Amino acid sequence: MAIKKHVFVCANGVLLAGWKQAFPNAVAVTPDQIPKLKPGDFLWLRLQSGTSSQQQILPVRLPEVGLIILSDTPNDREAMAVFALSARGYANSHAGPETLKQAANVVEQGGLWLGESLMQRLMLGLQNLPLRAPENANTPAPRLTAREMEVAKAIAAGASNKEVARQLAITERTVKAHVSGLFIKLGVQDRLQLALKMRDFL
Amino acid sequence: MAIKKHVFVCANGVLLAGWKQAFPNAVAVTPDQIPKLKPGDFLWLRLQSGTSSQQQILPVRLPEVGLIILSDTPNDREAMAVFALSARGYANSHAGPETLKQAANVVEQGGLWLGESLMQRLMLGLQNLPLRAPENANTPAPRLTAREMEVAKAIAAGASNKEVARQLAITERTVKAHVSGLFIKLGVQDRLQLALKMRDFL
DNA sequence: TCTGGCCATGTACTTCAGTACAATACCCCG
DNA sequence: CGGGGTATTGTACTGAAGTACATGGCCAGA
Repeated sequence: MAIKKHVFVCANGVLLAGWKQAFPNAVAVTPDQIPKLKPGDFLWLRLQSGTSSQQQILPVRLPEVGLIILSDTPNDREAMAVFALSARGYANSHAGPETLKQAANVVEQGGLWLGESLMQRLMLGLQNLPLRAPENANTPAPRLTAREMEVAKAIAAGASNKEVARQLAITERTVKAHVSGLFIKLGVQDRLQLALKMRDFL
Repeated sequence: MAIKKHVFVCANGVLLAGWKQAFPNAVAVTPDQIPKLKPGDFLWLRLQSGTSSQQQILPVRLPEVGLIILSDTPNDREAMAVFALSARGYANSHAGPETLKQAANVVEQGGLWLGESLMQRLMLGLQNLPLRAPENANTPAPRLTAREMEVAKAIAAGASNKEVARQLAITERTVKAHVSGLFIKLGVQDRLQLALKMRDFL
């Protein structure tokens, strides 16, 4: 197995001692110098106190790169946010080398590394997650056509065939055709299960 | 490091081939035979198709035991539920030995192992912000009777009248009666909207 | 005891969902 | 140009969902 590259991104581009201890070959860069990464590499992104605006992060979109967020001031809300942004791990910027290595291991093997606090919460059985679809992103597992997606969304919102028909300005019969197609593609038996599935996976 | 014990719990107490391949020293037991586990051991709990009733699981509360849920029919909602119940991992009952070992590794090192689908979703950057801020929320479920609640839950799970009837050992007619009552109490027009409403807060 | 709520069930009915078996039309691609 | 995929719609049918109108039992509180 090739040595994994560990790139730490922070405002000043300076490697913390703990990082170097954990990964002797680690490099630190500023946000504008992020090098090209290969699958299997790690990108550690440090969120510093001042640096808020989670929006402008989102540096890479390489699915095969392990993105781990380090926060100077970890908190649950930030954690949720970073995981929503495709991070695979979340930890304290000043976590010890052992913790960092552990986190890297977990991520490397396909796991998620949650920070202390979140893990705590999980263990306490808190958290429930109502999930909402992001207006855009139509990336359903089974490829639905644009029209099918419209119908599916309407049904997931609780619409009847008649309502969908009016909404899309087509006949009820056509709605039924699309609905039948959706059942097959999504492997469900009725519109209720369709709706539940769409809520789960959309 | 001592050898970890792997205990698989399923209805019939029989070890699947893949499980044994992954962990040659694994043992399988029925839910009433769960042995005492030591910190570092693993408890794999198989959720089978028929076995719904998430209530009666929750076998151990040892924080140091890695609880991984295996599902015959994995889905995101179930995944969420098991993580809320302190599970550390969630995978398909028939996942390959490599996957199982990977999951165990991840959990052992303090990570979380999400199923394929959830991981997929995460990678797609779906968000789920509402961290349950206000305790009550808005509609505290217009007092449903115990029976109505049972029916409502079943329908929220996608069951048909016939299925609910069988499940509660009553006639389909009675189910319809409860369903009609639910429609009025919850102000919805059909079972689909009922299900969606239940999902939003329950 | 009487009243009211909950639970259960029956018959009869209407409406909606979903399927079977079609046809027509558009568009893109080899 | 012909074939495959998508969109649209039709008729006819089956079965599930839901409503209307009623009955009877059980139980707690006035």
